[in-house]
Amino acid sequence: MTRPVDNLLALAVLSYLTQGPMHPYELGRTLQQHGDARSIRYRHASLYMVVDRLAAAGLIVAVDTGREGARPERTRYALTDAGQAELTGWLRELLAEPAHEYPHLVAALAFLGALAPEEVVAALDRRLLGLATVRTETAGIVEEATVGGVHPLFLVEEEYRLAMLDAEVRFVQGLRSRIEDPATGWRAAWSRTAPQQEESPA
Amino acid sequence: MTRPVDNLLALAVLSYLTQGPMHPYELGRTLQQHGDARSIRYRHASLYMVVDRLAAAGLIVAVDTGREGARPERTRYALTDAGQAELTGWLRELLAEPAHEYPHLVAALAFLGALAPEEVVAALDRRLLGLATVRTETAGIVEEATVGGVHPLFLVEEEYRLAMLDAEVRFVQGLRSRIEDPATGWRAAWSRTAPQQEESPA
DNA sequence: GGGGTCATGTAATAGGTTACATGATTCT
DNA sequence: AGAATCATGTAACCTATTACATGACCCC
Repeated sequence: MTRPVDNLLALAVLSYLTQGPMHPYELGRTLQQHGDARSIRYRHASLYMVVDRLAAAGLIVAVDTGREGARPERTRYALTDAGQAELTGWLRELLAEPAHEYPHLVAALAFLGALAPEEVVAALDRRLLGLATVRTETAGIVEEATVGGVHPLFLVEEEYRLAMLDAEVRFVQGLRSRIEDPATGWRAAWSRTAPQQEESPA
Repeated sequence: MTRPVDNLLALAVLSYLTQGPMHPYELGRTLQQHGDARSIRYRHASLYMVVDRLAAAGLIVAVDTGREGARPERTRYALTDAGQAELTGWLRELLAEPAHEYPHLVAALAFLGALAPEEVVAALDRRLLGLATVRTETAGIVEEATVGGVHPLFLVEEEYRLAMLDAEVRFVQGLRSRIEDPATGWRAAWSRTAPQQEESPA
């Protein structure tokens, strides 16, 4: 990916600017209120960095330095044609090409053997509780927005999250039972791995 | 997470060192050969950085500077008790606590409206092809290892990936048909969003 | 009208990646 | 023996995050 600015915050900026010029702070507020900070890692200072880089790359331009009331100057930025093209091209790529990613859980699963099986089962049980909580919260967000008249088009990310959460729950349950079932020989495999040190649970 | 070294590469290092002291290059090779680079982002230089930080934090210690043959000196590191505790505690946390993550697809879904519906459908179709390819590759890795006598305990990460891939495929198919089905009113919602510019497909 | 909080931006630092460097091994 | 490649490490650079700074607004 040879994008001039590869931070996904830039995608949000480009997208918002299709609606007209904005200044950075406004972009940040929109991101929060719109709930997009759930989809894109947002740090206040990163936004200014990203905006600067987008401007340097010619994807956005400063249009005016509107001074409203006694507020300090705020530079407003507008989308350029190149910026518009970048936005649609980038979106198409993100949708069309599956990316290899590195979720935390995958790393943990790769090194399961360093924990005793009982510990793994206990941890997975805790995870199932946590997953249930997250699922409830996410479903609540969708529900509330839907009641408020938001069209599902603007909730697809949350629907995706729900689908992934459900799949993860099923996987974890399956893993849990495979570990506990003596017929699968998991315990035996475990005993052939490193000698287990026992630590007091966190 | 207030871990002294929060890069997941460190988890791999700690895990490998439970088997005995190693020098950095050996750690890197193990990571590659063992296939763990599929689970943890691995960059040659990052390994040295991580090893230094682990040593500074007292989680590992340099044990000797074995000079073998004419090779340059290689510092070997061993796990300390603190390192062992860090490993198990970290693993338990990773397993037990679902992390909020930011996959690329979620960001794209959040801004679907900036693309015309036909473009989205076309991109999703391409993704389905790509997902099928990745699935085949992953299943192949699992199959080959299993035939080679590897116990499923050491393939859990890949099984997890497969589960997530399948769930994503189902989600994408569902999304695709919801967009195309005129009864869902998605087209109408789309027309109320930004004016669509058309760009030549990437 | 002064203390607290929000709005808005900048600077300092830390984390990680690319690119470079150097000696050993192998191949012909 | 010279070229190419592998082994191993370092350094320079870039990105992103945390921490700091400054003015406006709000509330008794």
